[in-house]
Parts: sequence; C-alpha cells; structure tokens
Amino acid sequence: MAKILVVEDDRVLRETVEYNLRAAGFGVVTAATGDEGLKACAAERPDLILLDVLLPEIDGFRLCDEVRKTNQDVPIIMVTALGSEEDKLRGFSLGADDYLTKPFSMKELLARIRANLKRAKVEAIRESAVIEIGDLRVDPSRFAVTVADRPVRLTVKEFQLLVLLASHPEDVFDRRVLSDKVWGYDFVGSSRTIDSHVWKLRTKIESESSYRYIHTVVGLGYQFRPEAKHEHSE
Amino acid sequence: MAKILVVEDDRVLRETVEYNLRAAGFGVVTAATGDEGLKACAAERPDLILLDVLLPEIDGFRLCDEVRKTNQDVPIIMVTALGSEEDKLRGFSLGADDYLTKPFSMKELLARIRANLKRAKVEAIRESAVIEIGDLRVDPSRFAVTVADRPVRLTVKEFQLLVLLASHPEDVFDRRVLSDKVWGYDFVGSSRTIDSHVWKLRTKIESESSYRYIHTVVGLGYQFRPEAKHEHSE
DNA sequence: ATCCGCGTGACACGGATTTGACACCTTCTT
DNA sequence: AAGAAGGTGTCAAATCCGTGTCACGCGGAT
Repeated sequence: MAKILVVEDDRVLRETVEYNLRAAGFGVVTAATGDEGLKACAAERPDLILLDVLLPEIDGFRLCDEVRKTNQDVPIIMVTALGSEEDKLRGFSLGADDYLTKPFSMKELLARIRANLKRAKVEAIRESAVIEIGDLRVDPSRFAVTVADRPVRLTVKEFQLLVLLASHPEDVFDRRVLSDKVWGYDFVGSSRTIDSHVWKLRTKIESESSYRYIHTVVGLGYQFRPEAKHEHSE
Repeated sequence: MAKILVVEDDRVLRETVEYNLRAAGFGVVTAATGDEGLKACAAERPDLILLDVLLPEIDGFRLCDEVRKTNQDVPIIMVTALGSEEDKLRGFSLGADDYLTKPFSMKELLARIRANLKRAKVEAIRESAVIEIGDLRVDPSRFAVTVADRPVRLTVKEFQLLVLLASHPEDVFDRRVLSDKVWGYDFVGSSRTIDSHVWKLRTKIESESSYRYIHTVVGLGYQFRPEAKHEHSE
C-alpha cells in the first residue's frame, strides 16, 4: 500500500491524520517541521505528501518548491487554514497537485489522497515523451516500441514497466514501487508476477538488441541502464 | 506557441494563471470582465479561452454563448467553484469543451489546455482536409466516406469515431478519450458502447476493403493503421 | 406507427496475466 | 572456503479479463 508523508506541526492534527491513514491501510511517515519533512522525503521516498502551509523553519511553499527540484512526480496535497485564496494560488504555482482547506473531514482527505494517487499512476505513462536510448525507442502515445528499428510487440503491463523504468534511467525501483505504479496501489500479488513480466520484457527487448537494458539489483529491485553487450574477457 | 485568452475577474488568480502559462511557453491575453473578454476574443483571436463562470457584467455562460456565435471552433475551458454539477452541464450545453473545478493545480490546467489544443487540431483537420488512406476516403465537410470508391453509409457516431481515429493514424486512443471526444465529457456509459460502435464501424468499412484499418490495442483502446489484409507482417 | 440509430447485456473466445515449480545465483554465515 | 538461506531466472500451466459479436429494447425522427 502507498506510503504517505504527513508534514504538520500541530501534534494533535498530525496524530489524528496518521491514525486515520493507517486505519485506511496506508503507510505513514510524519514530520513536524519543514526541515524534517524535507529529510523524510529524501529518505523515505513517499508516494504522496500531505503538506501544511504553516510550518516552523521552512514553510510549506518552500518545502513544496524544494521537493519539486528533486522529485517531479510525487503528488503533493497542500493544507491551509480556511479561505486564504492567495495561499491557494501560491501553492498551485509552486507545483502542488491539490489543495485542502482546514477544517476537512477524514472522508474528504482520503478521497483526495486516493484521487491523487490514482492520477499519478496513469499520468506518468500517458504524458511522457518519446524515449530513445541505445537502440531502443519507445513512443508512449503510439504504444510503439522498436529495437534497432524493428518493432517489438509488448503487452500493456510490459509496456508500462518499460516506460516507467526507461524514463528514469539509473534509478533503482523496488518491487513495491513497480507494483504501485504499474498495477496500482491496491494490487496484492506474489512478487513472481513482477519478475515474470520483467523476464518477458527482457526477452522481448534484449534478445534482438546489442544492449542490456534492465539490470537486477539483488535485494532491491530493477534498474534501467543501457550497457553494450560484449564478450566478457575478464 | 498558442495564444490563450484568460477571462477571470480575480486579479490574483488571473495573474497567477498568466504567469504560469507564460512560463509554459504560451502567449497570454487577459480580460477581467465578460465584456473585455468578448472584445479580446474578437481582436486577438486566441487559440483557446479559459473562462471563469462568475464574472461581472456578462457571466461566463453568456460569454461562452456569444463567442460560439462568431467562432465555432475555439476550444473553451470553463472554470467554476467546486462541485457544481449543474453549472457543468449548462456549460457543456452552451458549447464549452472542457470543465475545470476550483481549486485546480497548474499541472492540471496545463494538461487540460494541451489536451484541448490537440483536440482542436483534430477538429481543424476535420473541417478542412479530406483524408485518404489506403482505399478509404473520408470527406469531413461532406459527411462522406467511400471504400474503394464505393460510398459507405455511416451514422454520426461512427463517422466521428472514424474521423478522430483516421486523422491521427498510429496514435492509440483509449476509451476515455474516445468517449470524451465523440460522446462528450459528461458521458458515463459502459465501455461496451464504444466497442459496439467500433465493431459496427469495422464491419462497414473493412468488409469491402482490402485493408484492416482499426486495430485493437488490448488493455488500452483503438488505433487507426492501414494494413493490407492478407499479409500478416507484424 | 414505423424506422433507425443508440446503448446495454449476454456469451464465448483468445490472449494477457498470474501463479507455482524448479534451477540457478547471490549474499551471508561459520 | 563451503554450505546455508534467500532472492531471482525461467517457463509452462492455469486462470482471468478484455474484447468481438450480436440480439434486444428504448427513444427520437420521419
């Protein structure tokens, strides 16, 4: 299930939100200050950030800005006291994805969180541009993949896996992240499912290629990194 | 880059939107009232209009209506306070192309704008160019379709589907996009509806043709790609 | 009233997805 | 260094799901 970072200085509200999110099955990491929030974001790599505007040290806007510098994709929901229209605008222009006004109900909070998580999943795939790496070419809008100019037929899951990996070269994706992004946050299946798809994807794109693209990082997950195939003369 | 007219009375929101649109590379013209908006529309001939529903003098609905009298084609995105479903329907009936609910993120706004501009391009093609691919010929302005020089009778929905698909060969359209474009944004129906129409369209244009045009992309949607029937070269 | 286009549901088929079994490999332990 | 333990590659079999297909009912148009 998705991991959510809650950045909120008010202890009571923070714990209430945490309790409710956990009850709804989410993983929760909390931070009381902007500084902590920024660190937690880097360390925990949450799937979504719930961010209070009014924070000690670094305020929500700056935090939002900082986070966006290193992570373009994570959905951010800003929380503010009621009716501050200017804050709202400022937040949006800095890259928040959604906005929530205090007081809010847990029902609404959960609805917004789910909506934003869902959006993050599909958007990543459909919006991305053509990817060209090595002799591999991926055209998301046409659902087309070629290896050394030869078309390769992929299934939807294989395609989504490939786009996710290839659009973040060098990044290591663990199985949870892969299943969250490709299968959705509510997916519960054996890890063999992912391995199996990765294997099929490999056979399809690497057999005809002079590169190896998908690398296994044992104990962690998979990584996209083009590497010329060559006779191992070690 | 496209020119966008922003009609919005709230100064902060107007300037924020303007700033962000410019940052994204769009040309921007703004208007604070419905009157100004109408004049700006005539004078500047924007490629897209972002229109707040609540405006002094002339409200968004009337403005939308007025604009449509002189300019059938320009995409209009209506903006309203959250959750007013009635407004939404009213907006659509007056010719708005899309609807955005406050508060919205800049990310979402940009996505919608791009989507609508792209769609407008499809429309433009539809208005002007005759599509000739394989033994298929589509004359959008005359509502005429021939296969191997034989006229084919299509219904309106079938025709719209065909024009949409055929004017973007190779592009994969998912069911969501198809229903948005052909049926309208407020359409909520079973996916079988689309399948059913695609099937009928296929039987009509492919039975007499030596090509297969409409391909299924399992798990995603449909794609227009002329392919000679006998040879299976995939 | 009749016709025609549209939307929906039922059914079946085939490909996509998932699972499980086994072999192999990596890392840790002693 | 060697074995243990757990992670991963491999692939076939089983299952699931999406889609093709088409009949039927509704409602607006003629």
